[in-house]
Amino acid sequence: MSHFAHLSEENYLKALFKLSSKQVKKVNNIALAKELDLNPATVLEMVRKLSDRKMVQLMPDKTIHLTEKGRKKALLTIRKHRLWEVFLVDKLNYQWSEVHELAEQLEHIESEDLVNRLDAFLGFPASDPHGDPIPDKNGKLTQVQLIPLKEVELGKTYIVQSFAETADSFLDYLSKVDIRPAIKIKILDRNEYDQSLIVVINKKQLHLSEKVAKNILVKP
Amino acid sequence: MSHFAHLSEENYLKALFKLSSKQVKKVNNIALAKELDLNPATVLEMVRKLSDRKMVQLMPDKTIHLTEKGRKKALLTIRKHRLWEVFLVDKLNYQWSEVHELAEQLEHIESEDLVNRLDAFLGFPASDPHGDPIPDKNGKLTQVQLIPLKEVELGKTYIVQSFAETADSFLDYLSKVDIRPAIKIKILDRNEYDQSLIVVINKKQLHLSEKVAKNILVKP
DNA sequence: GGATTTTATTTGGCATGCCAAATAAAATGT
DNA sequence: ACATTTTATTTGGCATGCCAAATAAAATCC
Ligand SMILES: [Mn+2]
Ligand SMILES: [Mn+2]
Ligand SMILES: [Mn+2]
Ligand SMILES: [Mn+2]
Repeated sequence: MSHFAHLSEENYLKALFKLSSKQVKKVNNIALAKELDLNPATVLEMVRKLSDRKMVQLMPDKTIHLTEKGRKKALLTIRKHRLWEVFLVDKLNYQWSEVHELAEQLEHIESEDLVNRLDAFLGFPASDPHGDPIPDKNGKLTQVQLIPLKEVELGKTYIVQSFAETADSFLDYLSKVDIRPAIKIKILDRNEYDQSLIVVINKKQLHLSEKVAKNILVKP
Repeated sequence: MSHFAHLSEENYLKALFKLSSKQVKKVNNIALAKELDLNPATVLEMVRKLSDRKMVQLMPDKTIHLTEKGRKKALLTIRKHRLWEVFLVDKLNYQWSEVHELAEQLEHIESEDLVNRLDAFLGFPASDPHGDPIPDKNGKLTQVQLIPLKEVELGKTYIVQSFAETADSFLDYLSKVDIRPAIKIKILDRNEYDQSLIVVINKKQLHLSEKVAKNILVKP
């Protein structure tokens, strides 16, 4: 028994919430297995347990949907994750690109009271160091309209909000060129041939490939 | 696999360190099982694993001793536990009697870097909210000489440092009569018949039974 | 020293999560 | 329609930690 029972449930629910938010493709067993980097047999077994626990619903077309209960738990886990990230950056002076893995552990600390106190201690932040919004204690998420940098208008200035990619190599790159949430970015020009962008950040001119521009999310 | 692998190892090592510090009785399988509130078969199995991992040594007389490696790991876990307790009390406004169970989870967060930063953030505290000393980052523990209140001299004043008992009912009692680490306590009289004490705390007179007095540890 | 109690150990099981390999079913392409 | 690929499912196993019950060994009592 001990502590951290049903720890992995929270990871499954988070992954399901993430996939359903994208809603690019149907969320099936394979998609979930890929997201979690686990064997499909493992995932199928666990999804059945989650179904028994009324956290997910298995649809006739084999897609996996979060129930209200599952959605709530996913959002409370995301809340914990993001608040701990704020703590690590604001109080322990971590870089915003370093905190994700640490928060993967801290998010499983069980006490809800603790995370509510943490929220107050941090001054009720609206978003985490990556620019992602923090659900409130009831699991309510206030979404802002995000635009991929790839699709912005020339000449305008935007505020970097978050990113659509979490690979370390991507985050390292962003860190190197000093792109981070809340920073201002002005769009100078677009190369129509390869869809790359010329932008200005901190008064320095920068060339961003289409692949990078696709994964940087901004708001006007 | 996932996170928190070998989580229980840290609990076993902490328990072994605690028992060996008391050194009232020999630390054998039964004693450890009692301390951890686990089945002796379970504990024997785990102790053998810890022996394989060179964390403990099984002596010919069946007592269980921490190796240097095991002692170090125990002390680093205790360090994490106590620093998180300081965090909970100093930053999240918990009562010192509420934090133990929460710290039981937080102590298993793996990053050593994190706990060192936490230490700095908290201002390198010397002891936790219960008055217990915090090991440094190398696992070095500075012990102060502790005297059970039962054994103090009449007429003198002492400083409460920590407690030799962790039962909730005991901590609740202390909380009610406002006995906590760092508070001053003056010894007025001792009843020779039942070994109870009359003391003064915060200018209020208080009667302490022998059982209570045995478990309150003070320094001059 | 023989009976009793305590401690140590073995055995078989269980729960949670994970995997690889085999098979079955469904979807897709031509 | 038929072959290929993708997805779903089954089966047998493994690792970590836990328990209850049975047995063996050691210590203690009288
Ligand atoms: Mn996680
Ligand atoms: Mn984040
Ligand atoms: Mn613990
Ligand atoms: Mn403590």
